[in-house]
Amino acid sequence: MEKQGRELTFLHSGDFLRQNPSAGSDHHHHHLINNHDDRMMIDRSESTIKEVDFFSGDKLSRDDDHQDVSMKSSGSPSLVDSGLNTGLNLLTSSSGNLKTTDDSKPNSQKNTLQMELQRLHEENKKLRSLLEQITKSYKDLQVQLLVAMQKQAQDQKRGEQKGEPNDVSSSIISAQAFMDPRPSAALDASDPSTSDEKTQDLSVSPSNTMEVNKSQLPGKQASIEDGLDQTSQSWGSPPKSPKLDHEKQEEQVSDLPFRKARVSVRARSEAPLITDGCQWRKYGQKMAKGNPCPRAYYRCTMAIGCPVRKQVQRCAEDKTILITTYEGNHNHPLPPAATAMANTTSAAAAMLLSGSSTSKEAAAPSSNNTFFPSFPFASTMATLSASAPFPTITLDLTQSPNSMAPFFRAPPSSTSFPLPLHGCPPQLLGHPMFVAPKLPSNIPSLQLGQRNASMVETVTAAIASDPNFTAALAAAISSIMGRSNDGTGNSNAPNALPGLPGSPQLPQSCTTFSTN
DNA sequence: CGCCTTTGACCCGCGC
DNA sequence: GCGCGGGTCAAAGGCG
Repeated sequence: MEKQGRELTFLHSGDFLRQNPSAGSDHHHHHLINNHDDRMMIDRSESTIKEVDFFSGDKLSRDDDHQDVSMKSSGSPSLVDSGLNTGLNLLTSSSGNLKTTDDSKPNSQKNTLQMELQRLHEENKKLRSLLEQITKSYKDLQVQLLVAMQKQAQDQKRGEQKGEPNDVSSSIISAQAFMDPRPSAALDASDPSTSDEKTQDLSVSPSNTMEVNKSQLPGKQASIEDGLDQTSQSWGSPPKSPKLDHEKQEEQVSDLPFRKARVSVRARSEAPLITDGCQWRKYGQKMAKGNPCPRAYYRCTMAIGCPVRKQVQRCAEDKTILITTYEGNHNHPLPPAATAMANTTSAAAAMLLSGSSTSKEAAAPSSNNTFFPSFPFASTMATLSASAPFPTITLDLTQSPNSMAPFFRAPPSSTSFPLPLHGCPPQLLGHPMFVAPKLPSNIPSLQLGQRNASMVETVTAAIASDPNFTAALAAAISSIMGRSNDGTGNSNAPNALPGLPGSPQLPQSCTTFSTN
């Protein structure tokens, strides 16, 4: 009971939770979100995840729980296309299922269910409006962040006025390069997948929150994805094609520090692969130095020319840990089963890229470049590394539930971590509306004299307040939990974190830094 | 027959 | 320049 409450508070508004104290069989039918809860519960009680299945399409057909039925009856694509994907949609759609079964039930129960349905509809409406507000807030904050960064760069220039290159300004330039729509557009224009991607971006899920951001904030929100696209496009180019000089020059322009972002996921799995809903073809295997386990290389085969690749390797220290690194961007729509994972990695990568301007510098002083020196809970789950050849964000899903619990449930107020997280009720993590409004108060920290400290703060603030990131973490975690909970009949939920505005359901724009 | 895995060779970047 | 390591290619073989 307590555990369930925990989970509920983590992912959802108190309102909704209070309205859904459901248990028993209805629980399975009604609440995708609660399914996540159950997974979390299970995972907290189990130290090892037997198998990791990131929203496998197979799982959809394999699982016998009712959620599956509801998903099929409602048509999971609708969930994806809705963009909002609050989970309530699922509830609503699955309610049709309930209705049919209700016929055999007493009228009172039927009425109760209908009332419940109505209430959920209303809740859905509320959440939609909330979502719009959140999206707007998120957009505004991004603008503010950029302005603050530019201002800091200017201040730094004034203060240093030497020929010495300005780390901050240069880093900001790199950030702007990412935020600018495709400096190497000429290059990309030759890539058919690029245009496809673009058109798909516009065609898929008009209600998608990221699309909303794009339309509302050209060059800001959209630019983050563009940055991602850019990273992936580099994958799309033939790796061994001879490079002309002008190509090299263009590449140098686009070859900014975070051209190839990666998302690595560590998860406990006995299975050789994490099922993430995509089709992969193994194209190589190598023995990596310092690891007795071979590293396998896969590429996505769901579409011709899809540049997404992933590396799978077992951890040398703990062979039960499977490390999957995703790289690239799908150039095709993803099945619902894969979107959650893609969202996860995309969100993490978006966060990585959007925070890239400061991450490098902030990470530099530390030897291992762990990116959350002042964020003990996040550091157990997500690590940014600037020391690797490519910027990599690692989602560590191997931590014991207890170690992760504080991150979600009870952030201590005693740390020096200056993030809104501390002022934010833990259950609201991942919900930008509760994080974003506090960000502006953190912005001035950018202008502090202690550059490194402020940079760390800035980046951590950006990360923590970035719904993409929180969505990524939550989605990844929930996916893991889901798999570990097969026996309970609540293992579905291909859409890992419904309802988070930063968790777009846009397959083609998902930077799939995969983790198999 | 098509798709996949396996596996040795090859390419490339980087450090010495 | 050389060696090393990471990453990729592509031929060969297996499987359904």
